[in-house]
Amino acid sequence: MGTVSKALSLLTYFSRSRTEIGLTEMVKLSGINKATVHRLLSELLQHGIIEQTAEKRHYRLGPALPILGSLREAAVPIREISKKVLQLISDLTGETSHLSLLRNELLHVVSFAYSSRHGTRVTMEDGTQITFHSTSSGLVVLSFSSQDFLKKMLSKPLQKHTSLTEINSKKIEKKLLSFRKNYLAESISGFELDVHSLACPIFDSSRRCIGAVAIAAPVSRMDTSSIKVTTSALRKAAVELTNSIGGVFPEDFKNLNFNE
Amino acid sequence: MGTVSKALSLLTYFSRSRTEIGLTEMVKLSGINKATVHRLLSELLQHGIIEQTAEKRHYRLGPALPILGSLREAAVPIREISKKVLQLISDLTGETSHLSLLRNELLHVVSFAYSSRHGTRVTMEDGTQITFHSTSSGLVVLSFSSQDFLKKMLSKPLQKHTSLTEINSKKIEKKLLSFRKNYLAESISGFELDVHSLACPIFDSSRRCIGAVAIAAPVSRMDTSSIKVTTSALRKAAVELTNSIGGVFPEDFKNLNFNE
DNA sequence: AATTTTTGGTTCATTATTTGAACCTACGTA
DNA sequence: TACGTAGGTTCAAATAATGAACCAAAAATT
Repeated sequence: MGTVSKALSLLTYFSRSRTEIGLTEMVKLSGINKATVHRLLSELLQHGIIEQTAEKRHYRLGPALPILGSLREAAVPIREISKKVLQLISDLTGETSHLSLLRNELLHVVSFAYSSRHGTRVTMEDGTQITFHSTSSGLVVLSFSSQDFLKKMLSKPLQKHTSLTEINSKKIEKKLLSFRKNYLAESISGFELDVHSLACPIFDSSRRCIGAVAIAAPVSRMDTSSIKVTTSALRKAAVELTNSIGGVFPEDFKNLNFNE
Repeated sequence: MGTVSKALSLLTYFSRSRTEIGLTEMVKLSGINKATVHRLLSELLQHGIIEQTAEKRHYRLGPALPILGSLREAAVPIREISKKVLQLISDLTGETSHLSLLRNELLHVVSFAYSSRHGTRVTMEDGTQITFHSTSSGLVVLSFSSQDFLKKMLSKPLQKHTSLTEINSKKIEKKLLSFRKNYLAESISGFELDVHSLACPIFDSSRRCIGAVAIAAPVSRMDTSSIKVTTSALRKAAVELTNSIGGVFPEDFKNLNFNE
């Protein structure tokens, strides 16, 4: 691993639940020597990629990131484009939709939309991390991943978020086969007891699955007819979103007939 | 310069007007050897900091940046916080306000707010780069910068954006003295003929000036009385914003009396 | 259609930077 | 006061970065 990669890998330890990391903590997390970590952090610091808190001298993500992020958005307005598509399917289905993309072996919510049809809704936040085994987005991405990646993700300890979270990797793998065949994954109460979600895959320019569009609804509202509406909306949105980010949907998709 | 810094420095060549950069072009821009640039870009590529276009294999800012940017925002919600403060002073003054921060020796708009009082307004965009010599924000930052930085910025060729842009560095330096004394810079028609702007400095935790809050209005609306209102609103906002980003306003500011 | 130029990308011996065990200093705690 | 832990530093040894020359392929030019 090159020095640059090592430095950038340090950024992956920051998350919504861990916004500040001390030097020693970072050493433990990364397994890299303290002097090295310190030097890498110093370089990132110089460029505003991270910054240091005044009190405890802990590190956190820096001011350059929102600026670079908005420059990226200006160059490739995925968020903007996807917001439109997402709003459409949220309006159509009456439920919360979201787009999530892979980054560094983790899925992140990139964009989302709400519907105002119902008084209750599944809430969402930009940048949130998504687990692979307990959400429809995660599952559909896994179903299109390499065996290596799949094994890696399923061999980690799988957290039981609810009483209904499936954590048996054999059983999960079995489900993935049909998810892949249908270009659609489902998760009922896997992450939160009251949430039922459906997801379709998103592909990049080399036909690799790099994310998912999903719709999440309260369990009680996901009946047979809304599942039908949701599924067809998601399939269309997935193709549209894949195209809009310069990706290519697999050839065979067009020839499939999903009248299950 | 360390390898990490070298890699990160490549990111500075991307801007709103140059969203894609080829390998050879990047070599020219950075003055670094081609093999090195290629390796650095490859490492950034791996982490999604940049990505490559399918057609021309050019490089552009990557999908990790908006994700990291929103994580940063979640950890230190400058944009969110500043939007409130900015909206307040925009409502009060009836004009467009914005917050800009230094990154890599460049000023960028981080957040802004409009007022709906008038039919015309100065328009703004997140991430826009701001020049030092022709805007009030740039000038106020210069007035609080080190001599080194000042010389460096003023020795570059200064673009004459309008017929009234001051490009005589001696004259600019003279003005900076009073700007610093007053914690307030002014620019009339320096960047656009019809824009009059005022700016106050923002400081970080080590009392270094890292940006500015500014109000920009059509020249015709900036009369003596609105300048008074604007100035006092900006001074308050600057202290508030400085505090909200964990910065410290210089001690002497409190003791000053600005009844000019 | 043939040729030249320019592009993105690679190779590998030389060179310079990164690395890490041990060390330092400051602060909080028992 | 003694102890543990924090962030940060040192410097010889180890390793990774570097760059001139080189490819292959796509544009541009003839």
